[in-house]
Amino acid sequence: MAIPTSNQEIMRDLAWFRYNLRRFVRFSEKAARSCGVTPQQHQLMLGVAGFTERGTATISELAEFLQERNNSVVGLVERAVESGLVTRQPGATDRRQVIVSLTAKGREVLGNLTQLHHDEVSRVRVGFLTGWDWPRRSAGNRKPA
Amino acid sequence: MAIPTSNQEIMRDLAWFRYNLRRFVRFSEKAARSCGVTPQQHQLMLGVAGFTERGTATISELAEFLQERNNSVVGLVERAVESGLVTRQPGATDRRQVIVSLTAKGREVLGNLTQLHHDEVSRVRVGFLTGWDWPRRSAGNRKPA
DNA sequence: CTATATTACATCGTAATGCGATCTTTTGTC
DNA sequence: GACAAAAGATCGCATTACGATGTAATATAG
Repeated sequence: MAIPTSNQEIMRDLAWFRYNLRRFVRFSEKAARSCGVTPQQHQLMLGVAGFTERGTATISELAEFLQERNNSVVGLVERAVESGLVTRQPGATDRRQVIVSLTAKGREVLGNLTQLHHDEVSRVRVGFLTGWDWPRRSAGNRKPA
Repeated sequence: MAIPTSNQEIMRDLAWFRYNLRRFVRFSEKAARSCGVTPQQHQLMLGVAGFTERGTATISELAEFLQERNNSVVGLVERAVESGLVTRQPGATDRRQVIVSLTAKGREVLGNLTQLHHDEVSRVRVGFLTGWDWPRRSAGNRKPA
Protein backbone atom coordinates (compact mmCIF):
# COMPACT_ATOMS: atom_id res chain seq x y z
CA MET A 1 0.00 0.00 0.00
CA ALA A 2 1.32 3.40 -0.94
CA ILE A 3 1.87 5.91 1.81
CA PRO A 4 -1.26 8.09 1.92
CA THR A 5 -0.67 11.76 1.31
CA SER A 6 -3.87 13.62 0.46
CA ASN A 7 -6.41 14.20 3.18
CA GLN A 8 -8.81 11.92 1.38
CA GLU A 9 -6.24 9.15 1.24
CA ILE A 10 -5.44 9.60 4.89
CA MET A 11 -9.12 9.23 5.75
CA ARG A 12 -9.43 6.08 3.71
CA ASP A 13 -6.34 4.76 5.36
CA LEU A 14 -7.64 5.56 8.84
CA ALA A 15 -10.99 4.00 7.96
CA TRP A 16 -9.25 0.86 6.80
CA PHE A 17 -7.25 0.77 10.00
CA ARG A 18 -10.30 1.16 12.21
CA TYR A 19 -12.25 -1.35 10.21
CA ASN A 20 -9.62 -3.99 10.84
CA LEU A 21 -9.45 -2.96 14.46
CA ARG A 22 -13.15 -3.48 14.85
CA ARG A 23 -13.12 -6.78 13.06
CA PHE A 24 -10.40 -8.02 15.33
CA VAL A 25 -12.26 -6.88 18.42
CA ARG A 26 -15.41 -8.61 17.24
CA PHE A 27 -13.46 -11.74 16.55
CA SER A 28 -12.06 -11.59 20.05
CA GLU A 29 -15.44 -10.96 21.63
CA LYS A 30 -16.94 -13.88 19.81
CA ALA A 31 -14.06 -16.10 20.88
CA ALA A 32 -14.51 -15.09 24.50
CA ARG A 33 -18.20 -15.84 24.48
CA SER A 34 -17.56 -19.18 22.79
CA CYS A 35 -15.44 -20.02 25.84
CA GLY A 36 -18.23 -19.06 28.20
CA VAL A 37 -16.88 -15.75 29.45
CA THR A 38 -17.64 -12.15 28.61
CA PRO A 39 -15.13 -10.20 26.52
CA GLN A 40 -14.43 -8.03 29.54
CA GLN A 41 -13.65 -11.05 31.68
CA HIS A 42 -11.27 -12.27 29.02
CA GLN A 43 -9.44 -8.98 29.00
CA LEU A 44 -9.35 -8.96 32.75
CA MET A 45 -7.76 -12.40 32.86
CA LEU A 46 -5.28 -11.42 30.20
CA GLY A 47 -4.29 -8.44 32.31
CA VAL A 48 -3.90 -10.59 35.40
CA ALA A 49 -1.74 -13.16 33.66
CA GLY A 50 0.16 -11.06 31.18
CA PHE A 51 0.46 -7.44 32.24
CA THR A 52 3.04 -7.97 34.96
CA GLU A 53 5.82 -10.48 35.30
CA ARG A 54 4.25 -11.81 38.48
CA GLY A 55 1.22 -13.39 36.86
CA THR A 56 -0.98 -11.45 39.25
CA ALA A 57 -2.18 -7.87 39.29
CA THR A 58 -3.65 -5.27 41.58
CA ILE A 59 -6.82 -3.34 40.88
CA SER A 60 -4.81 -0.28 39.88
CA GLU A 61 -2.59 -2.24 37.55
CA LEU A 62 -5.65 -3.72 35.91
CA ALA A 63 -7.17 -0.26 35.62
CA GLU A 64 -4.04 0.86 33.80
CA PHE A 65 -4.02 -2.18 31.57
CA LEU A 66 -7.68 -1.84 30.69
CA GLN A 67 -7.43 1.95 30.59
CA GLU A 68 -10.45 2.15 32.82
CA ARG A 69 -11.30 3.77 36.08
CA ASN A 70 -10.47 2.11 39.31
CA ASN A 71 -14.06 1.60 40.31
CA SER A 72 -14.97 0.04 36.99
CA VAL A 73 -12.36 -2.64 37.59
CA VAL A 74 -13.65 -3.37 41.05
CA GLY A 75 -17.01 -4.41 39.65
CA LEU A 76 -15.41 -6.34 36.84
CA VAL A 77 -13.26 -8.32 39.27
CA GLU A 78 -16.26 -8.90 41.49
CA ARG A 79 -18.19 -10.55 38.65
CA ALA A 80 -15.16 -12.57 37.62
CA VAL A 81 -14.81 -13.85 41.16
CA GLU A 82 -18.45 -14.88 41.16
CA SER A 83 -17.83 -16.72 37.89
CA GLY A 84 -14.93 -18.57 39.46
CA LEU A 85 -12.31 -17.17 37.10
CA VAL A 86 -10.15 -15.19 39.52
CA THR A 87 -9.53 -14.86 43.23
CA ARG A 88 -8.81 -11.83 45.37
CA GLN A 89 -6.50 -11.62 48.34
CA PRO A 90 -5.25 -8.64 50.32
CA GLY A 91 -1.73 -7.52 49.51
CA ALA A 92 1.02 -8.92 51.71
CA THR A 93 3.14 -5.81 52.13
CA ASP A 94 0.51 -3.19 51.41
CA ARG A 95 -2.82 -4.18 52.89
CA ARG A 96 -4.65 -1.59 50.85
CA GLN A 97 -3.93 -3.53 47.71
CA VAL A 98 -5.94 -6.39 46.32
CA ILE A 99 -4.03 -9.11 44.52
CA VAL A 100 -6.03 -10.70 41.73
CA SER A 101 -4.97 -14.18 40.59
CA LEU A 102 -6.36 -16.72 38.18
CA THR A 103 -8.13 -19.84 39.37
CA ALA A 104 -7.53 -23.19 37.70
CA LYS A 105 -10.67 -22.59 35.67
CA GLY A 106 -9.47 -19.13 34.75
CA ARG A 107 -6.13 -20.47 33.59
CA GLU A 108 -7.83 -23.08 31.46
CA VAL A 109 -10.20 -20.63 29.81
CA LEU A 110 -7.47 -18.08 29.22
CA GLY A 111 -5.23 -20.77 27.77
CA ASN A 112 -7.89 -21.72 25.27
CA LEU A 113 -8.50 -18.11 24.35
CA THR A 114 -4.80 -17.48 23.99
CA GLN A 115 -4.52 -20.25 21.46
CA LEU A 116 -7.52 -18.91 19.58
CA HIS A 117 -5.98 -15.45 19.46
CA HIS A 118 -2.41 -16.26 18.60
CA ASP A 119 -2.83 -16.75 14.88
CA GLU A 120 -5.44 -14.05 14.53
CA VAL A 121 -3.25 -11.45 16.16
CA SER A 122 -0.40 -12.36 13.84
CA ARG A 123 -2.68 -11.80 10.87
CA VAL A 124 -4.02 -8.56 12.27
CA ARG A 125 -0.58 -7.19 12.97
CA VAL A 126 0.37 -7.68 9.38
CA GLY A 127 -2.99 -6.39 8.21
CA PHE A 128 -2.48 -3.21 10.19
CA LEU A 129 0.56 -2.45 8.13
CA THR A 130 0.01 -3.93 4.71
CA GLY A 131 -3.08 -4.24 2.58
CA TRP A 132 -5.97 -6.42 3.56
CA ASP A 133 -8.82 -8.20 1.82
CA TRP A 134 -11.11 -5.22 2.49
CA PRO A 135 -14.40 -7.07 2.07
CA ARG A 136 -17.59 -5.38 1.01
CA ARG A 137 -21.31 -5.43 1.56
CA SER A 138 -23.38 -6.93 4.28
CA ALA A 139 -26.97 -8.06 4.20
CA GLY A 140 -30.19 -7.49 6.09
CA ASN A 141 -30.07 -7.14 9.82
CA ARG A 142 -28.03 -10.20 10.50
CA LYS A 143 -25.31 -10.34 13.04
CA PRO A 144 -21.98 -9.31 11.53
CA ALA A 145 -19.84 -12.39 10.91
CA MET B 1 11.19 -8.08 20.34
CA ALA B 2 11.79 -11.81 20.08
CA ILE B 3 9.08 -13.99 18.66
CA PRO B 4 7.15 -15.36 21.64
CA THR B 5 7.19 -19.12 21.93
CA SER B 6 6.13 -20.31 25.39
CA ASN B 7 2.52 -19.93 26.41
CA GLN B 8 3.55 -17.43 29.02
CA GLU B 9 5.41 -15.36 26.47
CA ILE B 10 2.46 -15.47 24.13
CA MET B 11 0.19 -14.18 26.89
CA ARG B 12 2.54 -11.33 27.68
CA ASP B 13 2.73 -10.52 24.02
CA LEU B 14 -1.05 -10.55 23.66
CA ALA B 15 -1.38 -8.42 26.78
CA TRP B 16 1.07 -5.91 25.38
CA PHE B 17 -0.86 -5.84 22.12
CA ARG B 18 -4.20 -5.27 23.82
CA TYR B 19 -2.73 -2.68 26.12
CA ASN B 20 -1.57 -0.62 23.16
CA LEU B 21 -4.88 -1.16 21.46
CA ARG B 22 -6.71 0.21 24.44
CA ARG B 23 -4.39 3.15 24.81
CA PHE B 24 -4.95 4.06 21.22
CA VAL B 25 -8.69 3.79 21.57
CA ARG B 26 -8.64 5.99 24.65
CA PHE B 27 -6.50 8.50 22.84
CA SER B 28 -8.99 8.51 20.02
CA GLU B 29 -11.98 8.87 22.33
CA LYS B 30 -10.38 11.77 24.09
CA ALA B 31 -9.57 13.42 20.77
CA ALA B 32 -13.16 13.03 19.62
CA ARG B 33 -14.56 14.60 22.76
CA SER B 34 -12.06 17.43 22.53
CA CYS B 35 -13.64 18.20 19.16
CA GLY B 36 -17.11 18.22 20.62
CA VAL B 37 -18.37 14.89 19.32
CA THR B 38 -18.76 11.45 20.86
CA PRO B 39 -16.28 8.74 19.88
CA GLN B 40 -19.11 6.90 18.15
CA GLN B 41 -19.94 9.93 16.07
CA HIS B 42 -16.32 10.23 15.05
CA GLN B 43 -16.25 6.63 13.89
CA LEU B 44 -19.50 7.11 12.08
CA MET B 45 -18.15 10.09 10.18
CA LEU B 46 -14.97 8.23 9.38
CA GLY B 47 -17.06 5.44 7.92
CA VAL B 48 -19.11 7.85 5.88
CA ALA B 49 -16.09 9.61 4.45
CA GLY B 50 -13.58 6.82 4.20
CA PHE B 51 -15.17 3.40 3.92
CA THR B 52 -16.34 3.71 0.34
CA GLU B 53 -14.90 5.58 -2.59
CA ARG B 54 -18.05 7.67 -2.88
CA GLY B 55 -17.57 9.64 0.31
CA THR B 56 -21.04 8.56 1.39
CA ALA B 57 -22.38 5.38 2.91
CA THR B 58 -25.60 3.52 3.48
CA ILE B 59 -26.76 2.25 6.85
CA SER B 60 -25.73 -1.28 5.97
CA GLU B 61 -22.29 -0.22 4.85
CA LEU B 62 -21.83 1.66 8.08
CA ALA B 63 -23.00 -1.38 10.01
CA GLU B 64 -20.32 -3.40 8.25
CA PHE B 65 -17.68 -0.77 8.87
CA LEU B 66 -18.55 -0.42 12.53
CA GLN B 67 -19.20 -4.14 12.88
CA GLU B 68 -22.49 -3.35 14.50
CA ARG B 69 -26.07 -4.30 13.97
CA ASN B 70 -28.17 -2.41 11.51
CA ASN B 71 -30.49 -0.98 14.12
CA SER B 72 -27.61 0.25 16.24
CA VAL B 73 -26.42 2.35 13.34
CA VAL B 74 -29.85 3.82 12.75
CA GLY B 75 -29.85 5.35 16.20
CA LEU B 76 -26.27 6.51 15.84
CA VAL B 77 -27.04 8.25 12.57
CA GLU B 78 -30.13 9.79 14.09
CA ARG B 79 -28.11 11.41 16.87
CA ALA B 80 -25.44 12.55 14.43
CA VAL B 81 -28.11 14.21 12.29
CA GLU B 82 -29.45 16.00 15.35
CA SER B 83 -25.92 17.18 16.09
CA GLY B 84 -25.63 18.56 12.56
CA LEU B 85 -22.75 16.29 11.56
CA VAL B 86 -24.37 14.24 8.82
CA THR B 87 -27.42 14.28 6.58
CA ARG B 88 -29.67 11.49 5.37
CA GLN B 89 -31.32 11.19 2.00
CA PRO B 90 -33.17 8.30 0.39
CA GLY B 91 -31.22 6.33 -2.18
CA ALA B 92 -31.63 7.39 -5.79
CA THR B 93 -31.77 3.97 -7.43
CA ASP B 94 -32.86 1.91 -4.44
CA ARG B 95 -35.33 3.85 -2.35
CA ARG B 96 -34.94 1.44 0.55
CA GLN B 97 -31.46 2.71 1.12
CA VAL B 98 -30.49 5.74 3.15
CA ILE B 99 -27.47 7.70 1.95
CA VAL B 100 -25.54 9.29 4.77
CA SER B 101 -23.33 12.26 3.91
CA LEU B 102 -21.25 14.69 5.90
CA THR B 103 -22.35 18.25 6.50
CA ALA B 104 -19.90 21.13 6.30
CA LYS B 105 -19.59 20.97 10.06
CA GLY B 106 -19.05 17.23 9.90
CA ARG B 107 -16.31 17.64 7.35
CA GLU B 108 -14.59 20.24 9.47
CA VAL B 109 -14.71 18.16 12.64
CA LEU B 110 -13.59 15.02 10.86
CA GLY B 111 -10.78 16.93 9.22
CA ASN B 112 -9.51 18.09 12.59
CA LEU B 113 -9.77 14.61 14.03
CA THR B 114 -8.01 13.12 11.04
CA GLN B 115 -5.05 15.40 11.59
CA LEU B 116 -4.98 14.50 15.28
CA HIS B 117 -5.01 10.81 14.43
CA HIS B 118 -2.53 10.69 11.60
CA ASP B 119 0.66 10.74 13.62
CA GLU B 120 -0.76 8.68 16.44
CA VAL B 121 -1.82 5.89 14.11
CA SER B 122 1.63 5.83 12.58
CA ARG B 123 3.13 5.40 16.01
CA VAL B 124 0.60 2.77 16.98
CA ARG B 125 1.16 0.75 13.84
CA VAL B 126 4.83 0.51 14.63
CA GLY B 127 4.10 -0.11 18.28
CA PHE B 128 1.87 -3.03 17.38
CA LEU B 129 4.83 -4.72 15.77
CA THR B 130 7.92 -3.64 17.63
CA GLY B 131 8.56 -2.95 21.28
CA TRP B 132 6.91 -0.09 23.08
CA ASP B 133 7.57 1.98 26.16
CA TRP B 134 5.32 -0.28 28.26
CA PRO B 135 4.73 2.16 31.08
CA ARG B 136 3.93 1.11 34.61
CA ARG B 137 1.85 2.06 37.61
CA SER B 138 -1.06 4.35 37.92
CA ALA B 139 -2.31 6.28 40.88
CA GLY B 140 -5.47 6.79 42.86
CA ASN B 141 -8.76 6.86 41.07
CA ARG B 142 -7.87 9.47 38.56
CA LYS B 143 -8.83 9.29 34.97
CA PRO B 144 -6.28 7.34 32.92
CA ALA B 145 -4.11 9.72 30.94
C1' DC C 1 -47.40 -10.12 -14.03
C1' DT C 2 -49.00 -11.55 -9.60
C1' DA C 3 -47.17 -14.06 -5.37
C1' DT C 4 -43.52 -14.72 -2.37
C1' DA C 5 -39.08 -14.08 -0.54
C1' DT C 6 -35.49 -11.08 0.54
C1' DT C 7 -33.39 -6.82 1.49
C1' DA C 8 -32.95 -2.23 3.86
C1' DC C 9 -34.14 0.33 7.33
C1' DA C 10 -37.05 1.71 11.62
C1' DT C 11 -39.09 1.12 16.41
C1' DC C 12 -39.24 -0.32 21.04
C1' DG C 13 -37.85 -2.19 25.19
C1' DT C 14 -33.92 -3.99 27.75
C1' DA C 15 -29.50 -5.29 29.85
C1' DA C 16 -24.82 -4.40 30.35
C1' DT C 17 -21.16 -1.56 31.51
C1' DG C 18 -18.22 2.15 32.44
C1' DC C 19 -18.18 6.63 34.85
C1' DG C 20 -18.63 10.44 38.43
C1' DA C 21 -18.97 11.41 43.12
C1' DT C 22 -18.05 10.02 47.49
C1' DC C 23 -16.38 7.18 51.43
C1' DT C 24 -13.18 4.06 54.26
C1' DT C 25 -8.87 2.20 55.28
C1' DT C 26 -4.05 2.05 54.91
C1' DT C 27 0.38 4.05 53.96
C1' DG C 28 3.71 7.84 53.51
C1' DT C 29 5.70 12.38 55.11
C1' DC C 30 6.70 16.42 57.85
C1' DG D 1 0.98 12.36 65.92
C1' DA D 2 -1.24 15.21 62.13
C1' DC D 3 -2.11 15.63 57.59
C1' DA D 4 -1.88 14.28 52.86
C1' DA D 5 -2.00 10.86 49.46
C1' DA D 6 -2.97 6.30 47.69
C1' DA D 7 -5.87 1.92 46.98
C1' DG D 8 -10.22 0.18 46.89
C1' DA D 9 -15.29 0.03 47.63
C1' DT D 10 -20.16 1.76 47.10
C1' DC D 11 -24.00 3.95 44.84
C1' DG D 12 -26.67 5.97 41.31
C1' DC D 13 -26.77 7.10 36.56
C1' DA D 14 -26.36 7.76 31.54
C1' DT D 15 -25.01 5.82 27.42
C1' DT D 16 -25.30 2.53 24.07
C1' DA D 17 -25.50 -1.59 21.58
C1' DC D 18 -28.53 -5.45 21.10
C1' DG D 19 -32.71 -8.63 20.34
C1' DA D 20 -37.14 -8.95 18.64
C1' DT D 21 -40.17 -7.28 15.61
C1' DG D 22 -42.43 -4.32 12.04
C1' DT D 23 -42.77 -1.85 7.37
C1' DA D 24 -41.65 -0.48 2.78
C1' DA D 25 -39.12 -1.44 -1.44
C1' DT D 26 -36.90 -4.61 -4.56
C1' DA D 27 -35.78 -9.12 -6.49
C1' DT D 28 -37.30 -13.77 -8.02
C1' DA D 29 -40.29 -17.68 -9.25
C1' DG D 30 -43.93 -19.50 -11.97
